[in-house]
Amino acid sequence: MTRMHKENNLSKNQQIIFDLIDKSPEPLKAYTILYNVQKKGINAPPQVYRALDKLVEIGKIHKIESKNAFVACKNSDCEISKATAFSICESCEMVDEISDVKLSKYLSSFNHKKGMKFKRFNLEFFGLCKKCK
Amino acid sequence: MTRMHKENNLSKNQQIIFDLIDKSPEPLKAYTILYNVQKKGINAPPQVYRALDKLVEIGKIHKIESKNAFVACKNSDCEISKATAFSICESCEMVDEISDVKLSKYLSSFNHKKGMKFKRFNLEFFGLCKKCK
DNA sequence: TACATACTGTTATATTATAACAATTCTAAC
DNA sequence: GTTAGAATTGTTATAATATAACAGTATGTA
Repeated sequence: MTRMHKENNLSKNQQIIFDLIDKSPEPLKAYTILYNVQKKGINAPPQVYRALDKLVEIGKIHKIESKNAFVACKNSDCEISKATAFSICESCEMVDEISDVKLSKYLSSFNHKKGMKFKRFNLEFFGLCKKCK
Repeated sequence: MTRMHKENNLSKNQQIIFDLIDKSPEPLKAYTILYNVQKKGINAPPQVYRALDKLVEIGKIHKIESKNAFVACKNSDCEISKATAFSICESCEMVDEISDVKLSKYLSSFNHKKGMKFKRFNLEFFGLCKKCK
């Protein structure tokens, strides 16, 4: 009768995968995650993708769309997971979550001329980080 | 001695694929494109991806990262392909390129605290379009 | 206890994208 | 016009990313 590991409200697989992403200094791809958790009994892609989907849904992690990779949320477990912004170094691949209240407010209140009301946005900036330029 | 079709500076395959994307009311995926151009002699994925890469590079099309799909640029063949913004309907999947000078200027002049100078950004807004809400 | 919901494990397969190599066409310079 | 380099093409194979489908287990609430 194994117990689910529900510290933080996460299930066992979710916790294992979140911990891995949270410790990583860089975004992790799904199959990199898979290779790294096989020793913990997570054997197949659907197990990884299901945990990732859930973690994204509850704002513990974000997907970097341009890289198909995942990072842990750095904004107090992301109340603002509906308003994400990242800076991405094109040389070393480093990704940093941007938490800038003015930027976030500016974009959250942006309304499209064509009558669309936005619920969510994702912004990705690209350039060279301090080290690489 | 077939000639390349160089109206607009595009090669034959690039022109065929651009025309298809440009006529489409919605973003097209690479393999949808492939199926639609097989009758024109483009048979294999690399042919499609190479043309797509080039068209993205020269700003004739943009990739919608969250959908792995491509749309034609609507901003005068995109002088601003380094500063893209889209509105995406989560219901009907419609994608619209946003050309808002103020938004573009605001984001282009945004500088990250951590000393990174940005060259390019991509912004994706999600919500419900006028029809779907 | 018993039911609904969420999570897990598993196999197979779908979808998206690139590597590698040989051949052709284009462009610009001579 | 020849020639050389760059860009484009055609082709086969395969890598990388993601989901369908189904059976079983755990959890939480009535």
